[in-house]
Amino acid sequence: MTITEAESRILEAARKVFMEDGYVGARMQRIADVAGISKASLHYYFRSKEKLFDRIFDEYMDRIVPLLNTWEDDSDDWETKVRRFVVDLMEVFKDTSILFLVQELRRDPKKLDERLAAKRKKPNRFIHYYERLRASKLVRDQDPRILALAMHSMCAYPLLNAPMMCGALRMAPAEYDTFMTTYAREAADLLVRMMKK
Amino acid sequence: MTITEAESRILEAARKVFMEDGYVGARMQRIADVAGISKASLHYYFRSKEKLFDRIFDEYMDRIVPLLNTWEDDSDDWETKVRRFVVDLMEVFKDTSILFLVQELRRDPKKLDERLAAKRKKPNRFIHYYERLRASKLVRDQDPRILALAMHSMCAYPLLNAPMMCGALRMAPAEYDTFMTTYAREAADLLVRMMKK
DNA sequence: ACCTGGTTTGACCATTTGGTCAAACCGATC
DNA sequence: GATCGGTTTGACCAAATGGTCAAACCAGGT
Repeated sequence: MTITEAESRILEAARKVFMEDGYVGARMQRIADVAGISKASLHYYFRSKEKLFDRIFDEYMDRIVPLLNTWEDDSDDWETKVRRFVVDLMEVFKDTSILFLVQELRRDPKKLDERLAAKRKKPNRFIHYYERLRASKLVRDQDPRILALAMHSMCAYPLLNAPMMCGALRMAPAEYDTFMTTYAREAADLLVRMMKK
Repeated sequence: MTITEAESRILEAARKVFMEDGYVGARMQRIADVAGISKASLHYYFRSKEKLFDRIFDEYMDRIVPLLNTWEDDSDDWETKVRRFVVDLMEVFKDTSILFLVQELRRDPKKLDERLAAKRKKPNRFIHYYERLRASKLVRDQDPRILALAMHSMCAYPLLNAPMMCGALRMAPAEYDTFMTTYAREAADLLVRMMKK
């Protein structure tokens, strides 16, 4: 079934409101207002707040999951892969804060389990990839789990906690925003340097 | 004025509930239940939810702010400072997730501004410290803002988004928890390596 | 025993919020 | 223009929630 114009307006509004206020803080009335329809209409299209939220949540996961497959194929060398991963992931986090996901995960930890059950059975792709590089003596000999944590942290946190870091670095929000582009490149450099022999 | 036994029981309960559910999700009734008193009594001691929350929020800030002064004195060499900062900061985040702070900051951005207004006027201590080291040619020649972001990210994020990273690394929560000790040490190593010439 | 001050609480209130429903609306088909 | 399916909405509801208050409680002092 296709998405009607009304539906897509609702989804756009829901995206905005849920991202801003989180699941608990979001109000159905405000979503309706932003979408320019009545609350009753909102419920006509999406039966409940939970259902509507799940739709947005899934959309978001669908943007992130493919990025985790960066480490599957054998195109490009590992340095290029790392740099692309960092830039792409930060691109997603830039217009859709991961805070949204962290919050929801705390509210209902099962949500992720269900959605990634299949994925969870296989080993972590990055770790597997790094182990292979390590066996071929192409990278530094160290625990890839640490690197994975460092990589994800450096991508997510500066955007997740932008208000605080922005203040800590004594920058104006706009300035911080443009600085993030430089940061993405430099962070990728640092990560590559961590892995290089 | 001293803190009565009832008051400290309330504060303990509030700490727990606010940390678990955030400001919006927390319920006064539940705080009362956890503290083992009636909701009316709760309001007798702390007039409003906001007031009670502010008390907890301030407590938390008071634990973090001193750590930011690590870079002030000239005791110890910079490597030791970095290692201590990482371990200490992660220690705080371990029993008191910073998610709490990030959420609140989004709800009311002014809260931090007021509280750190004095601090914000001076330059960032770490950046200042690194510039000095750089001038003395003791460390690598690079933008300290990038390093500051990397350092904070690597400390905060693995604990902030523990459920997800725990799953990503295919670890059980308990296992992840003990792994954090190793991580803290290794993360500090990586950061030192980033700064070393 | 009686008072007095702080403490505790059940009952209650106003407001907010997710959700429902019957009635109105509207374009297309006959 | 009557009918019909899908759409839209104002009015309404039940539950939850932060907060209030008068009455009860309970030590310590007289």
